[in-house]
Amino acid sequence: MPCVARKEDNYFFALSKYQKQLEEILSQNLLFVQPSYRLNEVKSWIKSGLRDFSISRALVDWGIPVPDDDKQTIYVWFDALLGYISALTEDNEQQNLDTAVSLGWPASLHLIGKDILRFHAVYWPAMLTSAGLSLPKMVFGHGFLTKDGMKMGKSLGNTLEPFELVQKFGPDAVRYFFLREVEFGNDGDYSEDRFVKIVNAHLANTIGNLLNRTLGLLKKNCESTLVMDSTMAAEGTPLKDTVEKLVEKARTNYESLSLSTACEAVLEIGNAGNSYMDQRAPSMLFKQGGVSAEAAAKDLVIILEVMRIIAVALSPIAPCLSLRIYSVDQFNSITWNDTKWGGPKGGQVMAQASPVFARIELNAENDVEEKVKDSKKKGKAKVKVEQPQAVAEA
RNA sequence: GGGGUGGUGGCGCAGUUGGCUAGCGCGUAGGUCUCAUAAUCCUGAGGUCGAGAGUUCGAGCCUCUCUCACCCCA
Repeated sequence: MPCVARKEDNYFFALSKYQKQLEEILSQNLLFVQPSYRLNEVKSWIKSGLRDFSISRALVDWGIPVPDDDKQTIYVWFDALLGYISALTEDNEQQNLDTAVSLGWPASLHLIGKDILRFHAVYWPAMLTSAGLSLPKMVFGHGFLTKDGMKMGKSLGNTLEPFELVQKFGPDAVRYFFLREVEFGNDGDYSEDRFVKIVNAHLANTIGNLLNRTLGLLKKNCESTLVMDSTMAAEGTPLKDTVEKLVEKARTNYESLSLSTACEAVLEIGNAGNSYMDQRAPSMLFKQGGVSAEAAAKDLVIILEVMRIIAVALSPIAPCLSLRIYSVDQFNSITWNDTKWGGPKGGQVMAQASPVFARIELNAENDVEEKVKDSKKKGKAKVKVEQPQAVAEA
C-alpha cells in the first residue's frame, strides 16, 4: 500500500524539558543502562538534543482515547510504557495510579531488546519524572540472535523456534547453551552443530560423566555408602581450595551478570574433579585393597562433594539437571550457601549410577527424543527446592 | 546521510588504566587410563589481532581514513 503524507494536530510530550534531568540520572546511576556499552548510545541521543515527541494520533478509530478529547487516541509507545504501571492492577481492583504504584512500582529491571532502548532509557524515565514517579532500577538491553550466522526472518524461513528447541533438547541444554555461549547482553549465534557439541562436551561428558563414574565406583566398592563426612575427607586435599576459589569466581560473575563466565567457572570445577579422579585413580586403589582402598573410598566422598557443589553452582543455569544430580545425591534443598564444603555425611547411601544428562546423538533422532523424555521424567524430582537465594538476589 | 556497538587461530568468544612468549571453549592431531555416557586425562598444531596510515621507547587496547556486520535515527 502506498504511503500517504498526512498533516494533523497532536498532543506532545515535552521531552526537551527533561534533558538535564536525564543527564543527571545517567551520571548519578551508572548502572541504569546495562550492559554498560549501551549507555554510550543513550548519552549520545541526549547530548544531540531531545525533541518533544507526539503522543497522540488523530483520525484513528481504534486505540485508547485521550482523556477529554475523543478525537485523539494515545500513541502506542506512550501507552505501552504506561502499561508497566497500569498492568499492576487486577480487574477487580481500583483502577487508578496510586493503587497501581502501590502494587509494585518501581520495577527492579526492564529486560528489553536493544532495538527499543530509546523508549526505555530516554522517553520512559522522562515520562516518569514528569509524573513525579520513581524510575525503574535498571534497563538492560539484550542483543539479538542469528542462526547459522544469518539473521532470522519469516521470508528466509530460518527462524529458530524456542519451544521446539526445548522440546527437542530439554530446557537445561537450551538454557546452558545460550547462557554459556552468548555473553549475556551481546548478540549471539545458534547452530545446531555447535549446540550439540557444546552441550555434550560440557553437560554430558564433563559434569554428567563425572557423577556417573564416581557413583559406579561407589556402588562396586562401598555398597553406595559414603565412608566418612566430606569435611573430614577433604583434610589435606588441595582440591577443596581449588573448588572454593572457583565457586567464588562463579558467584562474583553471577552477580555482575557475566553468566557465561559463571558457567565457565562451574565447568572448571568439573574439570578439576575429573582430573582428580584420573590422578588418584581410585579404581586402581580399590584393587590394591587395604589402606589404598580406604584412600580410594575417601576420594569418592571428595568427588561426590564436588559434584554436589557443582549442582548448586549450576542451578541458576540448568535447574533440572541440578535437581537430578541432587536427587541422585539425596539432598533436598538448594541455596547458594550450599556451595560450602561439608554437605555429605558418612554413612549416607547414594543413588545408583545412571547418566543424569544423556548425550545428544543427532544421527538417531528418535533415540534422542526418547532420551530427552527420559531425562525429563527424571527431572521431575521428588523433592521441592527453594530458589537459590544468592542468585535470586543477584 | 547521522549516531552507537562490533570485526582477535577452522567455528564461537575473553582480552582491566597501552608493556612479560595474545588467552578460553568447541573442533582438530598424537598419546593415555579403563571406574564412566565411543566418556576422562596429558601433549601438540593452528592467530600478530578487518585494511591502511599515525602517535609512542612500546598498541589488539589511543588518533585518523576506509571497509564489513548489527541496532537506532533521518
